[in-house]
Amino acid sequence: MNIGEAAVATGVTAKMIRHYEQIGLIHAAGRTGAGYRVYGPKDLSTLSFIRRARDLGFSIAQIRDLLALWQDRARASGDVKRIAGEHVAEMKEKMRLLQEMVRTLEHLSAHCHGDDRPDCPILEQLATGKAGEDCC
Amino acid sequence: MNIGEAAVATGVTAKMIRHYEQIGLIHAAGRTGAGYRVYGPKDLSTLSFIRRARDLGFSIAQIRDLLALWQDRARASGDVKRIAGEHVAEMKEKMRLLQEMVRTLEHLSAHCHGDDRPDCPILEQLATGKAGEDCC
DNA sequence: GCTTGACCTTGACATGATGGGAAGGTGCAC
DNA sequence: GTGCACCTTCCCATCATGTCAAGGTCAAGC
Repeated sequence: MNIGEAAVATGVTAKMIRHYEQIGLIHAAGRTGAGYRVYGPKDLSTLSFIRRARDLGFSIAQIRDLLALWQDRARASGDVKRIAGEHVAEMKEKMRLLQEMVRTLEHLSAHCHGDDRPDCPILEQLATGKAGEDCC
Repeated sequence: MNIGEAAVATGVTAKMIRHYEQIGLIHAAGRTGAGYRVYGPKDLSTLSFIRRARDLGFSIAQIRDLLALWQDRARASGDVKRIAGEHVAEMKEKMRLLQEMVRTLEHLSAHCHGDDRPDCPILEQLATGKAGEDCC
């Protein structure tokens, strides 16, 4: 199987497959006489695993660990759960920060006329760091 | 005022001030005879404006637009509100995606023993794309 | 005057995950 | 034997920020 076919089959672009090989996330693929990379069922499984992990937001470093655990028959599921838990905590923290920014910005927007006039509490906040005087 | 003092005063690192100058986000600062950058009150206001906008998660491109509007006395507040609204929408979309990943992962984690045994629905999902058979 | 240390200058390189493109070789169908 | 789709490697770009290095400048103390 060529890299293009593997890409279609797994949903990982050919570009990224080469990249993952280069950074050592996956083993170097076999080659044809002409130098084309060749992929078998096992390789496709690994690539699909990586794509699903990426879809769940895991970083490359985390995926590296997950792959190692996956291929370790003597693994402890607690290790997997810990990695997942850390990742969930990171994502929740990101959500919290986003939520905070959204809340501030929506509050400012609510007090902005949003018409042709130049007065704007959003710019005022950015310029002075203070909310408008007539604000709740 | 030197770049270091300006950095402390505005909360923007000296490195980033130089960077913002290089990409044209701020005007090139004045220089002393020895080539040191010099900052006045107006420059500090601009840098503080940028820092607050960054704190609210605006991208450099958006800040560029906000700065232009800020310095435009004939601006329409609707333009500012539109930029803010787009940014809020982007952040909400990011939150939605994060929430989805968190939900999936928490669901899988809930069914993982997390002990010394190797069985793990998290790895199983990553490997096969399917949830366990005994799953709700 | 000379040293020292804190600060400034520019420049290059790194992050993380991915995309884009150029220049050239390969495989296959017509 | 030609054309096209695919493959190869290599380089550059993103985005905002950090780190490091080599060298210039300033002010204070001796």
